[in-house]
Amino acid sequence: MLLAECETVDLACADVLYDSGERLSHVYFPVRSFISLIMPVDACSSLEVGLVGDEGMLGVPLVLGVDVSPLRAVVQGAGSALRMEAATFGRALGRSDPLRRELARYVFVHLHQLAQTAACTRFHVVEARLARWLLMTQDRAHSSTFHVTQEFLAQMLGVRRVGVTKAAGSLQRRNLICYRRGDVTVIDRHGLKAASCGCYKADRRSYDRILGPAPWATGACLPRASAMSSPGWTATDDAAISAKETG
Amino acid sequence: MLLAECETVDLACADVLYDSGERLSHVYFPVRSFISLIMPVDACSSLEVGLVGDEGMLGVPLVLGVDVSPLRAVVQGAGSALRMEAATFGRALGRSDPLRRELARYVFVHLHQLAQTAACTRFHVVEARLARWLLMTQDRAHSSTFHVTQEFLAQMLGVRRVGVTKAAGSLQRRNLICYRRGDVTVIDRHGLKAASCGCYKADRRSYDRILGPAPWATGACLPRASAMSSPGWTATDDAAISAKETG
DNA sequence: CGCGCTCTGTGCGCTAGCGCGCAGACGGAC
DNA sequence: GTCCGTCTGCGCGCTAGCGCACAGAGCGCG
Repeated sequence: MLLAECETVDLACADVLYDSGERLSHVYFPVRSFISLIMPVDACSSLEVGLVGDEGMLGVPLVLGVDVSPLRAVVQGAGSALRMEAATFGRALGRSDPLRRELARYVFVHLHQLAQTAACTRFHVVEARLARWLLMTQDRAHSSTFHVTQEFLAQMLGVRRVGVTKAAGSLQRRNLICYRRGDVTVIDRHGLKAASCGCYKADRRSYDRILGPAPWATGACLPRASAMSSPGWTATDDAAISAKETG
Repeated sequence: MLLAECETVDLACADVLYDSGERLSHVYFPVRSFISLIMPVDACSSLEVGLVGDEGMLGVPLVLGVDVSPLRAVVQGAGSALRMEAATFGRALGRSDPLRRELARYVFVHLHQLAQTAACTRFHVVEARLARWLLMTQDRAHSSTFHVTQEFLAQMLGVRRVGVTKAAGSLQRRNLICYRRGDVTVIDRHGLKAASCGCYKADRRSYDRILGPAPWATGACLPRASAMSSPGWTATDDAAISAKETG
C-alpha cells in the first residue's frame, strides 16, 4: 500500500539527498543503494553517525513530525531507492497505526545506534572502528566488495586519511580485507568481527531484537519490517553472508 | 490531565533510575531534579549522551513503543520529579494525539542532541566540552551553583579525572567558574559560552526551534511543552539567567 | 583536637592521532 | 605510449590525552 505511493529513483554515489538544516522534501527507502548520515561540526570536520540501507529508511525527522534534518545524507552506495513526498508520507503515517508503530521502533533503533556511535567514537581505536564500519557497509551493500576511498572513510570516521591508511594496512596484513585503489573486499568476515569493537554486534542485536529479522539475516520477506524494506534484493548474497554469521 | 495520573517522587543524587538494557517501569518528568543519560561501553568507561531536566522527560523509548532503555539514567541533581507507570503512559499516549505529537518532537530534539554529542565528543577538546557541560547543567539546575565532583565529571565526559582537573583549573584561572571541593559556581556565564564549543548553542537553538520557549527561556508557563514540563519551578532564576542570554 | 575520608592538584613517561608535505603506484584518456 | 589525475603509503615533529602514582587540602566525625 505504501509502495504504491512511492516512485523509484536511482541514486548516484556522492549525491547529497539533503544537507544539515535543510527541509526534508522526501523520505527514501533504499533498495540497493545505501546512505550515510553525517553530522557536520565545522567546515572541515564531520562524523558519520548512521548508515541506512534496505533495512531502514531515510527521513526519521518526518516520522517525528519535524521537517528539517540535523544531518547530511550522502549516497555512499549507488543504486535504486523508493521515495515518497513528505506530505504524502505524513498522510500515510496519519492513516496507519501499525505503520506509525513500526517506524517508531525503527527510530528507536536509529537512536540506539547514535548513542552507540557516540561512545564508540570516543573510546575505540581507529582500526576497530574501521572494522565496524566495513561490516556495517558490507551488510548494506549485500556484497563483500564495494567502492570507497580512504579519503572518504577518513571523513566518515572523523580521522585523518593517514589514520585510515594505517588501520586499513593493518587489517590487510592480517588478511581480513583486500584494499586496492578504492575497492575493498572483505575476505575474512569472522576475523573482521574479532578485530572490530563490540559496537557492531551491539547494533545488530538491537536491530534484531526490536525489528526482527533484517534483510541481512533472512532470505524470506521480512515479516515485521515489510513496510520499511522493499522487495527486489536478491536473497542469495544475504543468505551467503548470514551463513557465516554464527560467529 | 497527564499530571493527574502522575505521582510525585523525590530523587536522590546518584540514584540509578534504570540501567542499560533494563525494562522501563516508569516515565519521569523532572521538576527540580535532573538526570544524566549514560551510554556504558565497558566496565570502566562510559559517556554521557544526554541530560534531562524540567525541559524534558525520561523514558524516550516508551514514546517509541519500546520498553527497554539502551542508556543508564543516573540522578545528577537531587529533587522532585513526577512519574507515571509505563502502561498508564502508553494509554495516555494512545488517547491523545497532541501529546504524541509533542513528545515526538521532544524525541527529535533528543536525537539531535545525541548526534551533536557524538561529534562534539570526537572533535572538541576537554576544556570546551566541560564548559558546554557546565552550561547545560546550569540550565537544568536553575542555579549557578551545583554539586559535582571532578571524578563524576570525568565519567560524564569520558576522560580521566586529571583531564577534568586541568580543564577546570584553566576555566577557574580565567575567572569563569569557581570550583571548591565538588561545588561549582558559574561566575561568568557569557565567558563560559565563549570558552565552550558551539554545541551548547546548537542544542539550545534546536530545542527552541522545535519545542518553543523552554523553562530556561521564559518565566511563563510553556505554551507548547506544558504537557512535558511541570509547574513548580521558580521563574526568578530562569529569568535572571535568560536576561544574560543575549550573548 | 586529631583522625581519616574525600576531593583536588601535580609530575612523568607513553601513545594515538594530528598537520603537513611528498613520493610512488595505478589507471583512464588522448 | 604518454600524460595526468587519483589513490595509497610514509616520514617527521607535535599535542592531547592516557595510566599510574603520590602529595596536599578541606571537612566531617568521634
